[in-house]
Amino acid sequence: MIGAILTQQASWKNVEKAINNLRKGGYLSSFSIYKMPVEQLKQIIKPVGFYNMKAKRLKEFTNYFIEKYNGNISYMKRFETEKLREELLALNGIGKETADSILLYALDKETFVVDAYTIRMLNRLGISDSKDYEEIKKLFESSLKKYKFDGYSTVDIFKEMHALIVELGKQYCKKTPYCTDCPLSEICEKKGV
DNA sequence: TTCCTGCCGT
DNA sequence: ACGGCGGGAA
Repeated sequence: MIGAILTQQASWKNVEKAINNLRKGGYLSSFSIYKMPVEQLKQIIKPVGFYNMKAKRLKEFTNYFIEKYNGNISYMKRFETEKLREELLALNGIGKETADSILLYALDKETFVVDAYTIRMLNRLGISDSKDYEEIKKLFESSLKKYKFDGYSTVDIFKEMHALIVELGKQYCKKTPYCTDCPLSEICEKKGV
């Protein structure tokens, strides 16, 4: 959940640095962040960039998580996905992608995460030129839920699919596309871009 | 210089 | 729709 907020428009490498800084000081828990002065938090998470905003966002999130759910993930998991999603979206600094990331990866909720990579991939593949978050989210959810893989839940499949799209976006379907050896080149309209 | 799993305020 | 936020790595 902390990582989901820190990684907004930032590389995961830098998020790891920030998380290691937290761990070093023994601060890698919602309650520690909840108690910590915001100025100290800013210095600790500096490597992620946008640290003034993100320190505030972490405080806002931990306030919510501690006060409403006692900082207890198991307890928070018991509530309905839609209710939790609306609560998260109401927090300052948590938009759709971050909310869905927390729901899917931290709370194991059946909700698909859409990001810039996903939209770009669909556009390049020629599957959809939409930029509407909810529309693309539903496209993946309805499509993926039709499939059953032995030993894998729909939640597992949502997690894996999103992770694979991220890797594709980082290695091949980059801002300036690198199509050499792209695993999707056979089904992509923009071959050899 | 560019880019990094966005989001908010205007 | 657009500017601002930002240090770190390539």
